[in-house]
Amino acid sequence: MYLGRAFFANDPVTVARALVGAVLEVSAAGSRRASGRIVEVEAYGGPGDPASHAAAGPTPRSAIMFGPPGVAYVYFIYGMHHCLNVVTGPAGSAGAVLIRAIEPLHDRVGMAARRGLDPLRCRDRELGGGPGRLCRALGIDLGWNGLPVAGGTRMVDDAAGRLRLVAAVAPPRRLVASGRIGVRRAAEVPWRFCDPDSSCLSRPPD
DNA sequence: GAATCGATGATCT
DNA sequence: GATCATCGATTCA
Repeated sequence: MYLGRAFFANDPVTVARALVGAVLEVSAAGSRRASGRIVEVEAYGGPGDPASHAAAGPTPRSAIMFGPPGVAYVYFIYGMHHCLNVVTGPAGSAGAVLIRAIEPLHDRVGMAARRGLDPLRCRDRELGGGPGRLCRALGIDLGWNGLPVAGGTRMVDDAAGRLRLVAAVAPPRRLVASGRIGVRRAAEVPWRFCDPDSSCLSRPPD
């Protein structure tokens, strides 16, 4: 079933844990529907979380994390990569979950094309193993920022595309929590969650 | 296989 | 002006 507003209204850690094993589905005008099984995520909190973009309170970029849950938060980093998050609750707080890795399901060929790779030669990890990689493979950029993710939302007319999440049919056999990758502050907070049995992780579990 | 490093621009101080 | 929730190429083994 498509995950709805009530689900995303949970706190970021709850949402993050439940998203491992869920399916990310992406529809963009002019291309096939692509999807992938989420195998790695990270939770980010509000002003109480020093590693979060929301740490300093609302700014033009982070304001969306303080708004209603169930929308996409996409940002541009290191001058060349995009990262996809989903804004979470609970109401009155700020939070988001970063999608860090997926295993390609539908339209693996299209994903490879957008990554500039040979679909017959490349490994799944090259397509979905990393936040920048998966955004590139799925064609997600800043134009997707703010789009609704919760199920039942209509395709907005001038939207870049549509994002939806399908609840995990079965939870992963194992779920490993560890420190978030690439952050300096609060590096010890174990808010990275992954399925250690996946071959598509951005980095091995600790 | 592991370690290192440069690319490249938005964001915030 | 420094930092950055990254990636791929390069180097050395």
